[in-house]
Amino acid sequence: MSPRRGLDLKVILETAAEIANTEGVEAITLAALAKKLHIKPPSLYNHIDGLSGLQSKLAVFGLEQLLKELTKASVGRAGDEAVQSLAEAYVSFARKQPGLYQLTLKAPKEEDTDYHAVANELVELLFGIFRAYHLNDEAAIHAVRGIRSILHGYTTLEQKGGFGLSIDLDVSLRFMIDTFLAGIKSANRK
Amino acid sequence: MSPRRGLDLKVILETAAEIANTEGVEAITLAALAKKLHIKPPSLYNHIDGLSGLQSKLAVFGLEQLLKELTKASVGRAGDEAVQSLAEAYVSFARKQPGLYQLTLKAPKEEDTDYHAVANELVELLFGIFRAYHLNDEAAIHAVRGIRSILHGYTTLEQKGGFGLSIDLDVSLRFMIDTFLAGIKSANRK
DNA sequence: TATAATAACTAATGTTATTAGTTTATTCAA
DNA sequence: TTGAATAAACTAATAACATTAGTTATTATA
Repeated sequence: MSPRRGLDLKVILETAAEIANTEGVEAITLAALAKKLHIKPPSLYNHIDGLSGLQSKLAVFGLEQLLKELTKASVGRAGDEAVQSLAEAYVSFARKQPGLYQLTLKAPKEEDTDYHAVANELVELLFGIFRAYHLNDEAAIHAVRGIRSILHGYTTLEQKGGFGLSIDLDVSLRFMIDTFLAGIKSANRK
Repeated sequence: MSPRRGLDLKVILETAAEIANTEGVEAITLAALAKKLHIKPPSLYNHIDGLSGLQSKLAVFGLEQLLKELTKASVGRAGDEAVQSLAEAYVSFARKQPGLYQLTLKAPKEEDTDYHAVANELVELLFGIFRAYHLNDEAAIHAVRGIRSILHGYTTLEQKGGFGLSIDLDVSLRFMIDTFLAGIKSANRK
């Protein structure tokens, strides 16, 4: 145990995520974070490497939580059902934690190995699910890229209010996943 | 003509877009912009309503350019060919103007009628293209939402380096559009 | 109990956005 | 041709913020 136990990194990240979720990503400042933690801004430098270091850590923190939710949603399921369940969990996470979700794509630097480790796990999860469709290696890569694009694109547009109000959003998501999977299966038959 | 002609708003927006494209969206500051324009930061307030006002104007500015490119790419084409051509133009725009593309989704406020006017035109363009698939009204909405999600999601992930390097990106985009359209057609036959 | 390590602190600096008030240039009417 | 009106530039000042340097306080362990 270290001398002079202070703040826990986890508490810092949770507090920052709370700010992001309630006030928006741009509201994350060291000043606001320090105030919430009842310390002075410079003290944060004992735990994080400035604002950009905090953002990097938040990206990993968020990605880990997302991965956990997606894993939970897909275990015990296969094929279309697994994909739909994962998609549902994906948007559910983004709705509950909009700020943290946005942070999961914030400035992933080349050298941030922590980030890429989790990101790879997420991609591997998707590959596993798509194994049920018996695609060749390259097709599987395209399929995984496709589903990631749909999920992220849909999520962002929903968050930004990019879709009109009238027609049910969940139905749209289900439709686009269904359609994409139908396309994969129809190509498979050729 | 106004007394004391100064800077043109178009020049301001072009200069800001250049900063965004070359140094990143977060590099857009009134200080940096003023320096590039050889004026002092407060003078910018004669033309724009602060930093957030600038961002709003840039969102419209970028969306207009994107719409123009997409329109150009889809005239004289129909069906799958029109969609693929539009998709190509979309990512091409985002690659040439990464910063400006990101700005097209920056903080679209409810009351920003300029923004929503252009955004609606873009959606109408897509509806027009999907008319060739003879979908009912609701299915058309889902389809347009789907293609928008794919395009934005793909673009963002490509920009952030979210896809690994090995497999060709353009092929992936073509694959996901193809697959989505195949899904639409297979559902149509039922 | 003393030392070393660590986390908090204060003080200071530089960057930025923004507001208020002033000066300057230019169009247009007298 | 001149002068008033207008609008765009300016200077000066303030507040919020990130960040660094250096100091103080606390606590595990030797």
